[in-house]
Amino acid sequence: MRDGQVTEIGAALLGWYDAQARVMPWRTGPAERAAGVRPDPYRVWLSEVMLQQTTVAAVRAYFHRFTQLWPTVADLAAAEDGAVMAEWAGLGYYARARNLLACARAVVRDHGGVFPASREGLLTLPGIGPYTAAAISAIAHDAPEVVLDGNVERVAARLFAVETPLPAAKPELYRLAGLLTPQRRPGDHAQAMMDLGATICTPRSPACGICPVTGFCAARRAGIAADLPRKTPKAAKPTRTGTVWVARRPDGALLVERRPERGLLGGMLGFPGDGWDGSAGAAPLDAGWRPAGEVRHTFTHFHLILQVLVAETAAAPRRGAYLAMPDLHPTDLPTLMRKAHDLALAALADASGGSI
DNA sequence: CACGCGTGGAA
DNA sequence: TTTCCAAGCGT
Repeated sequence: MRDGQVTEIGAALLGWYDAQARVMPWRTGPAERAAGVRPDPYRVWLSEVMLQQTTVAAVRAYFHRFTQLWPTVADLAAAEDGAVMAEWAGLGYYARARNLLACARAVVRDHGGVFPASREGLLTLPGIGPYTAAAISAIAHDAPEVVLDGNVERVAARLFAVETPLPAAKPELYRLAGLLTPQRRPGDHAQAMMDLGATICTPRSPACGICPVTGFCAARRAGIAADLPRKTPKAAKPTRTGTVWVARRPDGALLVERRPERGLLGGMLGFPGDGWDGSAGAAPLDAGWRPAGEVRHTFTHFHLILQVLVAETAAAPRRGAYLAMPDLHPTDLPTLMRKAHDLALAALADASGGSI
């Protein structure tokens, strides 16, 4: 590839980016940028963490809610753990929420409430890795960092027809993404690369016909754009089985327990269970348990079939604690537990002869 | 470096 | 129904 070609690609990309309508609330528009306005690092950070392995569509409502509840990093740092975990419920990868709080508190405690501007400084914070550190520095401060996420990996693999499978190809893709990174408007360049990957240079059936850099794309020329990037095959998911117990007290309170900080659904509320998450457990109390049905759920690395047992009881529990509204909302639960909750309450309603 | 870690939408 | 996948990080 000629030297000048890199410049041409960059220009075509920025031209395309400037013509796009921006609907995401954490972005600045062309007018703001022209006025020299940079986006709020807190909002950039929050959006980037939420967007880790998560779609824009899923993030939008959560971002709005978080910024409404906690407008600044100091507000978030002062929040209670349980409140933040409850707001994150349903978004997945709950270690992100725990690290989010730890990061906010570190920014307040160690950095005077101001996010470090440099990639290196950001990298020291919990939940901020190579991608997020580079992205925040580039987007919030227009630093010429190499921003390499899944989108950029795909765009670079295709532009340069890299046939080495991921993740082995990552160092080479980082080098190529670095070649493309300009000194002028590097932040917009990074966002342009990611947006191109998200909207045009998509994993399946890329829209090469409307791509602003299609003329420079080696994979397109070779007719293999849709086949890149190649990936090493993943292991098949096993299926696990297990049980959860949902006890309801006469006053309507449900028996729940806070899960351990580490591991699956770490730090989230859940129903006492056995045999599905690697830990063994006995029924939380003795009662006339009866089956409510089964819940099916798929995690990153296994399928789960969960038997849900219910009981109406006033007995004191051996594990967990009773919680009632307003301290327990079904939406505070991770999705697996919300499914179990819905099934259990339907079964309890049937048994009590109630009709909707 | 390989693995553990959620969820919902698309094909 | 099943598989793949989305703006990764921590260990």
